[in-house]
Parts: sequence; structure tokens; C-alpha cells
Amino acid sequence: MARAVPETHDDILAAAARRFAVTGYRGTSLQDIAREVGCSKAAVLYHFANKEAILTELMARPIEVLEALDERIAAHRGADAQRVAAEGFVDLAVRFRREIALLRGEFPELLQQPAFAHIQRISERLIDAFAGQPERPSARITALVLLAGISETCGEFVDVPDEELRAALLALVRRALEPVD
Amino acid sequence: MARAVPETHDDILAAAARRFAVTGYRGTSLQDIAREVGCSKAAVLYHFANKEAILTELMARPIEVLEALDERIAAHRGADAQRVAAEGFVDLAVRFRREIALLRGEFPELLQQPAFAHIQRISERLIDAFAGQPERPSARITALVLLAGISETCGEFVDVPDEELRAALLALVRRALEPVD
DNA sequence: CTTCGATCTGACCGATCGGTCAGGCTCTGA
DNA sequence: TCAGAGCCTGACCGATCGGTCAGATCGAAG
Repeated sequence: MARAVPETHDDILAAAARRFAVTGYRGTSLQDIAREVGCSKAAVLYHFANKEAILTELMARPIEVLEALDERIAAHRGADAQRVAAEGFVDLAVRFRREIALLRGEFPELLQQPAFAHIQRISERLIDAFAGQPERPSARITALVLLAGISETCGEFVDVPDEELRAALLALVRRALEPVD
Repeated sequence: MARAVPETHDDILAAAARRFAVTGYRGTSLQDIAREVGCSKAAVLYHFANKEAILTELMARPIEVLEALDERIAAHRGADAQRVAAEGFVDLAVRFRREIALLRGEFPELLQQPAFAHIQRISERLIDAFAGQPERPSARITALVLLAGISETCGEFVDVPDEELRAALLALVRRALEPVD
């Protein structure tokens, strides 16, 4: 390397973002990041206090925007708050979708394990069936959001009776899905 | 322990499920599981070939059901396939929501880190605003599914232009959200 | 009483983790 | 010319990981 202007800091950030997105935060070692940058692990820890500091700096901007959205929501009531939240959250998710993806964690990695190899294919078909007309991007987006959202959150509702949860989710899905013509 | 009938196998499975749900798969060591069961780490590895074998056995039933759903979907076309997929997936997610939660990974753990401590509170308010009338369980479910689903999947659509993705997500949210009265 | 297989343990292994440290290199300014 | 700041390295540290192994303990069968 040798005095290549201090762009190393940003190189490390970019490399960490790429690695985190693929193998998750825990699944990415400082060694991995250093290898991707092309420097030593010690050099990474020269530019950042520790591993967590890299993640913190990567997420700094999206967190700022999230906090700003929180304040805007707090300044509204009822349907207004709902509209602000919907538009604000969608906007935030779109703008920082790469950073948010870094938090997805080990789910993708687990799917790589031999025991779950074929799940990938199955979920592809599941998405197609959900979308109805998979060639339309918006149909695919709707399907994926519903599938992932339900997968991610169902575990939160252990206290809700099965039938009630099932009914609420089905009603949501019927409302959200675009009809197949 | 000493000859307490071979219910140890199931005890290990149950303990692993509890730990995985809290700290994730990677974040849970064999030592952690052994401590929760009240036996040695070697005893855990006597009943299971390795760590992955525990996860595989925990997920065996839900994977069976998913495969069965896949076959049922493949046997239908168009709107029929959509209905089968919607009902089947919701049913699967509800029945195995505890197992599915084991795969959520490190997201919850990351939120515990001091740097992201206040995010919990913020997302609570975000959910309330989304739900409109947070006292209704179905409104909360809708909100959480949309929020988590969007967070989880946005990273998949790096190739879709911002405006197109934003429009598709907003349309989905408007369709799915129950109006505030 | 002896044997045997199932169950379980503590000690141990190599690998890898995040992080530290002393020192070397190179560019800059006095 | 030389001191010093900035940048970077290889060697090293303690901790923890998943996994192995020889042997202790125990109940049942002969």
C-alpha cells in the first residue's frame, strides 16, 4: 500500500459493506474484510476502534434519517400519522436498502447449508405463485414483501391464537395481492 | 443426570430451540445448549452428530410441510395457484412460527447493541403509526408484516429503479393498510 | 456376580475469533 | 538533514468455538 492517500478508511467501509451483505455481521471476520481491502487486519483496526465501529459508521446515515422520520410522525395524529409513516418508511427502506440488507443476518447463509439447499428453488416458485403474474415487477415485490414479512414477524405473535392470527394474515394477503387476470 | 430415561435427546432439542430463538444459530454455542439442559457439551454431541444436526432435526417437520405445499402449488394454475399458495403459506407460517423464528438470525441481537438501543422504541412507534389503531391485533399484525417484509426484501431489488420500487411498495402499503376511522 | 451396552463426563485438540503491541516505512516540514 | 507524524505490518495474546476421546457410571440380562 504505502502512502496511497488515506482512502483506506473508505475502502474498508465499502469492503465491510460488501462482506456483511453476503455473510452477515457475525459471519464476517476482520480478516475477511482485510483480505477484501488488500491490507492487514491490524490496518483495519488502525482505522476503526473495533469491529462494531465499522457497522456503526455504515449505519450512521440511515439511523439519522430514521430518527428524523420518528420526529415527523410524532408531530402528526391519526390518518396523517399513518400517511407520514407509510411514505417515510417506504422512502427510507428504498434509499437505504443496501445498508438495511446488512442486518439480514444469517438467513441467507443458512440457506446455503446443504440441508436447506433446495429451499431456494421452492421459495422461488412460492413467490411466482404469490405474484400471479411474475413478469410484472410490482407483483413480484408484493409477493416477496408479504412472504418475508410474514416469515419474519410470525414468531412475534406466539400469544395470539392460531385462528385469529391466521385470519388476520389471510385478510391482509387478500387485500394486498393483485388479482390474477 | 445419571440414567434419567433417554428423554435427554428431546430436552436438548427443546433447549436448543429456546436458545436459537434468543441468540440465533451462530450466537448459540454447544456450551450454551448444554448449560440450559444441565448436562455436558459432550453429552449434547453424544445425542447429535454435530451442531448442524440439531438445527436440521428442529426444522425437519416445517420443511416437510413446505415441500408438500410446493407440490400442491405445482398442481394448480393461475388464480387457483395463488389461492393455494396464500392459504398454504399463511397456514405454514402460523403453525411453525416458532421454528421459523429460529432463522431470524442476528437482527434481534444487533438491536441489543448499545449503538442501536433506542431503535427498539422508535420501531414501536412506527408500528403504532402504521397500525393506525394499535389496540386492534389485526392492525398491529398488518403493520408489522409490512414493516418487516419491506425491510427484509428491499435489499433484493437493487436493480429496480428507486421510483419504480417506491411506487410499487407505496401501492402495496395503501392496499394492505386498514384505514383509520 | 459378571458382563455388556447405553449414557455421560472431564480433559483435551486445532482453528479461529477480536484485539494489542512494538516497530518499520514513507512523506512532510523545519 | 533529520525529527516526527501518519500509516501499516507481523507476531502475538487470551478467549471461545466445534468436535474428539478414554474412561467412569449405571441398569439390565445372563
